Amino acid sequence: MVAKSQDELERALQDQGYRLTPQRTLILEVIRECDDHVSAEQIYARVREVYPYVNISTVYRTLDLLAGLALVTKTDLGEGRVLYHWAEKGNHHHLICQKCGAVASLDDDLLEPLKQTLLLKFGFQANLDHIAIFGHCAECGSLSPSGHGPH
Amino acid sequence: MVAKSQDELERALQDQGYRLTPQRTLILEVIRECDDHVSAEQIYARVREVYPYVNISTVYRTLDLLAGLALVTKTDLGEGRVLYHWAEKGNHHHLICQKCGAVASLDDDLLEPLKQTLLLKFGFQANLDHIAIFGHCAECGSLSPSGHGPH
DNA sequence: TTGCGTGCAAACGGTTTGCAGGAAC
DNA sequence: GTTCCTGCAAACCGTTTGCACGCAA
Repeated sequence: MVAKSQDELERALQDQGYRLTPQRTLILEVIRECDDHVSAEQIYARVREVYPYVNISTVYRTLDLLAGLALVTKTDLGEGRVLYHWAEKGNHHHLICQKCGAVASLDDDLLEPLKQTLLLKFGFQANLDHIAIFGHCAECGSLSPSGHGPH
Repeated sequence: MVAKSQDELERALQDQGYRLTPQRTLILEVIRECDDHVSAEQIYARVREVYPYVNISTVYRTLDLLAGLALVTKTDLGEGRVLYHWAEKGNHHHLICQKCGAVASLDDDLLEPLKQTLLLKFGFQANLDHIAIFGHCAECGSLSPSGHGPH
């Protein structure tokens, strides 16, 4: 896919009947710059560095708008907040170590077999745009073979 | 695995130095009866039917305790609240339709290949006790092939 | 000039916490 | 008698909402 320029994106928004405001321009810009997944709060902070009069609710509303247009994807990693990610950067997945917190990336095609299985067996079209898999990484896994205990 | 009786469980708690209170007994009982995943709020409601003087924070504290002892598992399906499940009932997974909300169960061994792959390729011990996979079920998937639009 | 988008503030819902009193051991 | 556990109330945190104003079109 060809990465769109900021101008193109802004025009696209307008073409679909949405107004172009400085807030939207900024939020759009910030989230496109982020290589990683970011929370609404992080985007808010970044935007405010440039233009301090933006409100957090505007950030949420804009992110919802962009998600509706499939320009950003929302990911809930089950940590009590939602992360956002510029959709053009493509799908990727996470291996998250529950011990040391390390996050590794995981290629799309490793999930392909599972996706196929679900489709064949259940006719279920899995949306694996963003998946988080928790567990223990190589280092932490080898250290503690044991299981649970009182915390 | 052999299912433990209520008595055994209560003794086990005491053996580990935890006190046995009516609240804990009740919460333990309620969550064991639930075949499904339940929220703290649901457990709270059930407990209060029997003993109305229980507080929601006690429910949370007890659930945390039981989760620490690996007697219950916590599952975050990304719906803004955590679901609890009696651990002895075994692992199972969910196929959740993002359109109609239907939830289907998924057997453990369908995820086994993925688990193996992760272990071999990355040495990553995936904890797939409870996994939620979002997407479109057979019915909803066949109805709308199209994608996103402004909402 | 129209009405969409914004800032503000307040509300929300699930969850956590500090504290003092009470119950289990 | 100690210590853990509980109820209460308030705080928390991410997110949403109602409203009136202001700016993009």
